[in-house]
This record gives sequence, C-alpha cells and structure tokens, in this order.
Amino acid sequence: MGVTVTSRALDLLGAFDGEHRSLSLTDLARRADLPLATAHRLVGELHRWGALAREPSGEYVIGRRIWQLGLLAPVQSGLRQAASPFLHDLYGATLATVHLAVRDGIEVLYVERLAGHVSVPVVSRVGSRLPMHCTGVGKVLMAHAPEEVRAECLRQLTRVTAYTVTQPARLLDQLRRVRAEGYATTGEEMSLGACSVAVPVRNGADVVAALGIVVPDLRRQLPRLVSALQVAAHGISRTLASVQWK
Amino acid sequence: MGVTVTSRALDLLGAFDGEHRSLSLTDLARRADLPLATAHRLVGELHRWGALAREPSGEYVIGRRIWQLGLLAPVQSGLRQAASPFLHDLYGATLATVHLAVRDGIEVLYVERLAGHVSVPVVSRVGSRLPMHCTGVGKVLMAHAPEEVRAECLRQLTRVTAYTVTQPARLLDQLRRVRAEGYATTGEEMSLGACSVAVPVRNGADVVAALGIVVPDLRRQLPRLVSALQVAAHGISRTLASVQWK
DNA sequence: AAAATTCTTCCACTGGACGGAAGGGGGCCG
DNA sequence: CGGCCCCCTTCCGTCCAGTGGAAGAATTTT
Repeated sequence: MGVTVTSRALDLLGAFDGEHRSLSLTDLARRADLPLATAHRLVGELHRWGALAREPSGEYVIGRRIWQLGLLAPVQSGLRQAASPFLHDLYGATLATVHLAVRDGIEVLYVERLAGHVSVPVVSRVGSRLPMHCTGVGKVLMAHAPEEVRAECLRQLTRVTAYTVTQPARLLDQLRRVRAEGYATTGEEMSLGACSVAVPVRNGADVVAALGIVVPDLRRQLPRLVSALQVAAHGISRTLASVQWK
Repeated sequence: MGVTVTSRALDLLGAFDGEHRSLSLTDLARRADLPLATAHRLVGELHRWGALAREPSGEYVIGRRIWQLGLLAPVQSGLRQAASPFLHDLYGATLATVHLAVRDGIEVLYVERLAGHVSVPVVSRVGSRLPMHCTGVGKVLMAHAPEEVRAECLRQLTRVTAYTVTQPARLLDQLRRVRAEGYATTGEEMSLGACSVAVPVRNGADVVAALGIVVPDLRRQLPRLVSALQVAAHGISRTLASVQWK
C-alpha cells in the first residue's frame, strides 16, 4: 500500500522544508522521486487548488490555501491565540526572546516565537523541531511527558555544545527538580551565549505546552524572570480553561 | 477532468474552514460529497501522513504537518517575519489593533493581526478574507491594484453598515486621494464603532501589502497615527528590500 | 434490547493514473 | 549562427490502483 496517488501528491508537498521553500518542477520530481510527467500532472492539480503557488521565476512555493488551512490546526487556533496577549506582556516585561512550544513525539515543536529587533542568537524557528534535552522548554515538556517518551529521549542525548547534559542520570535528576520547583533552566546547552528559563503551561491538570525565554545570562535576575513566566503561564492556562480547549 | 484522486483528497481538506475546525468522518464525506468508503480510505492516508490529526473525541482536525507547511508559504516566511518587530512597535505606540494584509484576487487576506487583551470589536481573523471596499487596508490595496481588479471590485460594492461606500464614483474618488496622500481611512464602514487608518507597504516600487490599525475614533489624533503607521511601513519595506523578498 | 448512527473491512470491476517518448522554448557557449 | 543542454508541456495505449456497494463491527441513543 505504498504507492497511492494521494501519497504521491503529499510527498510532493513534503518536498518543501525550511531549506527548500521554492522548488522547480524538476526539483520537485527529483525530491519526491517521481517521473517528470507524473509530477507535472500532480503539481498542476495542487496548483489549481491553491496548495502550491508559482513565483514569478516559475518555481513553485507553498500556496496561501495551505497557509490558511494551517491556521485552523489546533496548535494554532487554540493554544497560540490564547497565548498571544500574554506573550506580548512577557516580552514587554523581560525584553527577552519568548518561546511557546509543545511536545511532538520526542522532540520540541516551536509554536510561537517572539523576538525584538535584536536578540540573543537563537536557533529555533516557528514550526521547527529541536531535541528536548538541551532546551528550557524541552526540559519542561520532558519532565511532564509519559514515562516511555522520557525513556526514548534518554537513549539519544546528543551533545550539541560543551555544556549539553548527556548523562541520563544527571538529566533525570534535573527533571525531578523541574517537577518539584516548577521551572527549568539551561546554560549554553544548545548554543553558546544563550541561557533559558521555562515553565509549564497547563490545561486543567495536563501540561500541554511550555513557555520559555532566552537571555544571555540568568544568574542575577532568575527569580524575577521565573515569576514573570509563571504569571504569563497562569494567564494562558486560565484562558485555555475558559475556552475549553480540546 | 473533474474527478481525480488528488482533487478528492484536496476537497476533503477543503471541507475544513473557520466554522468547521473539526469534522467526523461522516461529516467529511458529506461535505466533500464522497461515498463514505472512499472518504474513509483517503482520510486514512491524509491522517497517516500527518495532514489530519485525530482529536480524543475521534473527530478529525487539520494536522501539525499542514501547519508546518503553511509556515513555509511566502506570505508567512517573508512578509510576516519582516513585519513582526515593527508591528509590535506600532502596537506599543498606538495600543490599537494592528493589521497586516495582502490582496488575494479581489479580496483582502489578513496575514497578521495583533491585539491586546481588550480591543475594539473587529471581525477580521488571521487567514480570513474580507471585501476591499470597506476596510482601511482594503482601500489601500485596491488603490494600488491593477485597473481590472479595481473594476471587478466596483461591480460588487456590498453594503455592510449604513456607512459603507457603495457608489463607484465616490469610492474611486477616495482611492485617488489614497494614492495622493499615502493613507486610507474608514469610518464605521465595516462594523459600527470601528474606524481605521492604513498605509501601503512597499517592496521597491510595488505595493505588496497594507498596514492598518483599528480605533474607536480617529478625529483627534489622525496625524499622529498616520505618522506612526508610516514609520512602521517604511521599516518593513526596508527589511523586505534588504532580504530581497520575492 | 432494539434502533439508529458512525466507523471499518472486503472485493470484483473499471476508468483514471501512469510514464515513456516526443515536441516546444529559452539560455549559454563555441 | 548553430548546436547543446536543461526545463517544461503534451500525448496516448496500457494497466493497476481507486472505486463504492454491501456487509459487519462498534458505539450511542431511544
């Protein structure tokens, strides 16, 4: 059941990613591993429907219709909208890069990112994924994930910087503290010069997301940042509860 | 050439909209006008790929993968990212609901919306469309649209409130002034109690988007608002030019 | 417990999908 | 200018994946 028409069309869409935002017909055919004639027909249909658009150059890009559909996804319409005003407040209070993320499998999926004109160099982009063990939001989500997910993560603690925690025991110890104290921190574990603090966002009893900020250094004002984060997280949680999200 | 497999799969996705964010299999089949067995198979494939997700209730919703794809669309990745910091500045300076919109056919497509905790009642949502003749951003986009688009719009000047401009001649006159003065205004033409000001966002010589704000009343501080808008629009234009968007 | 509704699986027929091949168009180089 | 290369588009006979009626399972309602 591997080669259905639908799966081919979807594979064409899947040919696009962060590094390949516009592709020629030939590129699409190559990346989806389809004969040119077949790709031509399918791409034509996708284009007619609005899933793909054509740049002046002739290359194809993801169309507005897909973008509009994406806005209907639950991450977007529920969580993001509930969080939006609180994220702005948080940014205003801290002037740090603000992140909202959810867990997707064993990775962190960034749902929203809010940064000013200048900011600490950060790798995350909205819609991108990162491993959980070396980011603030990731530690929060991992700490509150089901046991089997945590176990799976521990199996691949890849080293990113010299400060990345790669010993399972040590990470588990940190996660225990995250649950106990209600917030997680990292210090240059993902990229040098960037530290982070994060707190869980709840919907009822469940942890549905994590809210975090990235700063150059957090020795001095950690208590203030944690309290600002918790105020925002509580606000989001309350909004989620009131709209009965999910 | 109306009934291809791909078009059916796409129609299933198209069954979702602002009012129907989650649908049961039966609903999907009904809305896409497909036999249940066929819908079942196609939905299964879409689900397997990640285009659809399943709620705890068993209903289907747009999946994260579509959301991620949407983030790659040019509106999103180019325009929105370039605009983001300036929109926050603008919100900070005016505390009004801020809108960024592009033209899509003969309608206004809202690309970004930024509102505080409380705000003037506004109908727009990100990803939604509205007619051009009765919104601030719409008038800006219409004023700078190709002649044939303008003509097409004039053919359907639907009345929304008692203040909506429905006489072609009068609207054309307003548009001429928009081009001359560099900004457009509306007064309760879309919804009562809401006025708006908007300015064009350029990329080189082309008007690629419109930036607008909605306020309860604009008699008093119009000059200040226009200048704040223009500062932001220039900032966005400069950013677009520097990243060679499109 | 019966009835109604929704979801899932099955399978034989058939019409839409397939893709090799050939034909256009534009850009680059010798 | 002509030859070459690359990319896009169209065509058409073959064939297999898609189709959908029907039956059955699962769930909810009456």
